[in-house]
Amino acid sequence: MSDGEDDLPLSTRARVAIAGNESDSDDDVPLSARVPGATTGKRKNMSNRNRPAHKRKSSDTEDDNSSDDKPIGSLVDISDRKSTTAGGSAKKKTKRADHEPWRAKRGAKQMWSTLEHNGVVFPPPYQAHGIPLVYDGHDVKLLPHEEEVATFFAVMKDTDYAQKDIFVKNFFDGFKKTLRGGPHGFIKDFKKCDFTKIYMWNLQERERKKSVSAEEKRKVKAEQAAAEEKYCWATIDGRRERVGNYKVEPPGLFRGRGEHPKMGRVKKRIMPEDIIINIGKGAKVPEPLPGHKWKQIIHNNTVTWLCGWNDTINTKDWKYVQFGATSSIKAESDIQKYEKARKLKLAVDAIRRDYFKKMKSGSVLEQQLAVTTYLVDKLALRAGGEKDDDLADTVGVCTLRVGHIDFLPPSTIKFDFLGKDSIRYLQEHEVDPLVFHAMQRFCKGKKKDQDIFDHIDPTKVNKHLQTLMPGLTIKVFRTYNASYTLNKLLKETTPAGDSTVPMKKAAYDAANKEVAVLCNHQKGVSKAHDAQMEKLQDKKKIIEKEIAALRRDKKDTNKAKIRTLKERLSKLELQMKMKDELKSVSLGTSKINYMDPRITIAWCKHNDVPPPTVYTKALVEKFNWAMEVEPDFDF
DNA sequence: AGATAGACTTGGAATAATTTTA
DNA sequence: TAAAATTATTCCAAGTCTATCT
Repeated sequence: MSDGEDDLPLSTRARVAIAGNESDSDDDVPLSARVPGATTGKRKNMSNRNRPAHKRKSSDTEDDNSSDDKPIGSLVDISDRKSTTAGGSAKKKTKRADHEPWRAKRGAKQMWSTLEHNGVVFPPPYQAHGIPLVYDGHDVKLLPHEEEVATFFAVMKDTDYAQKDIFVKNFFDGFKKTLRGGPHGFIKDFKKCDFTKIYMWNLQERERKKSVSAEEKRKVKAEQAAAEEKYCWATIDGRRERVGNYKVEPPGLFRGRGEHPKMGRVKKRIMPEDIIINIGKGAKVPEPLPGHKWKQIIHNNTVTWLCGWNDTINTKDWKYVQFGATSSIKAESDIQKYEKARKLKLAVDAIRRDYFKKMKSGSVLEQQLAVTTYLVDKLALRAGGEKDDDLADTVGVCTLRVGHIDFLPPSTIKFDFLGKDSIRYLQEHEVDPLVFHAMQRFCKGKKKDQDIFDHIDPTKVNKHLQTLMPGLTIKVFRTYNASYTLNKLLKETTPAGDSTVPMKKAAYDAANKEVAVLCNHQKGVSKAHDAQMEKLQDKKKIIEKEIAALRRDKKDTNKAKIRTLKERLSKLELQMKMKDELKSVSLGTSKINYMDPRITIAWCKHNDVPPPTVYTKALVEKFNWAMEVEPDFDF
């Protein structure tokens, strides 16, 4: 940790448009692409994305919207669904007809003995507004379920999504499917569609909602809260605890991140027939919507979710209703997470010795294990699992390709790739010469689109890590790194005891920022940022002028005035500096997920800073389990 | 041995609420 | 006191990783 590499990187955020990649936007994966074993064998010798299509890993579920002729928004019939998946794809035979998670895994740990809850809240049914779509110059009044889809799109006119070809194409395919067979099937040309009337209606509607009196707003909100109250809670082993996402996701257009090939697809409305209820035996089963039935009722006490349904976009994914962040079940796993990271702190020296040894003398496989472990340790990179090609092309350490790095002799490596959520990782790091040369060897003779670490994957790295420390996986290094860094920085940089709470808070935020940069947690620069900075700049100039003026007529009485102005000036300058430095850094993610709250709370106690200074109300509740920590807690 | 279903954590954007500023 | 700026919360997408299947 002593290396000075942390201050090199100037991480820059950019949503990189991957030019020329829209070509493969067709969503029906040709059957011929599903060559059995296509991804086996030497699969990692070539990068996934740039591997010829027939060799790519690809989804083998009979996919989504495109193969489903039902009008969107219609009720999904489960018997039909089952048969589609089970019979539809010639080679997905077996009993596991549909992916249905009702069976407990064999040795799985029991998570509860009794579980009661009230199911989910459904979004309100669609209410037609009757505003027409203009097609080829003529008003077309759509049927409600058609209008619903048109409105999804119309209201997004101002977003970046609506400017993307893939998004528009996917939406329009879905829209046409909705219209197919109905009275408006003649709508086939996107260029002839004018959604402006619906768009304008929506603007008005927003205005109207805004102009409702505060009193009225409060009333409506309170009523809704009262109606939802019972869904917010579940009882597990007799404890009443908060539920997290008890609301069913409403239908809409899928908003994938980065260059997601499915962005703009219509997300269908989820009905009770889609939802599996997981609940204690003998507990009262919640009522589905009137006239509807749940897909299934199960009693699996080896998992902690309450309700679940298949995602309609990525059809093999599941959505779950889980307990909330303040629940004991989440607190317990949070504690385990940080305790594991603390164990890593004790084991890390041996791990470092091990990877340097393997880099020098091991087989290529061992060398790759060693180098990836080094990168995970020093740079806190993510694992990087193999991805289907119907997802955005993002990578982690195991999926890094030759084109993602540059060698800057003597021993600096420049990384430039898209990580989770298509956030760009652009950093230069000086690495150990052994690492530098090993990576040069791995890249030698390979093309830009080939994997650097062609002998390994996250499973293998994790297996290896577990030989060094029980339970150790790649992601633990991120937790460890983040918490370790916060712990260290707070010790070094917290101002002396007599300084003010805001000064201490500034030191905390600065440490938090270092952690965020380490983890590459970014946010989009606010659209108004530049204008805001200019405004502050103007303010600064005004103060400077005032000071200059006061100086010119040298009255004694001016001295005090100048002093206060100077104070204001330096405060403003600091504010400007922070604002600019943090414009693209997101502090929240590390606070919520990576930095052991006991470090923060101990620091608060030690420095007489009330926890709400650094934690929001929600975080104080989430980290309730850490509140009793000793003031001298050391990570 | 490799693929992947399943379940859980992590992540930025969007939206809502609150505070500050003009 | 309204608009602007800031901060908090909600939303749901996108990762990780294990157990199970083939």
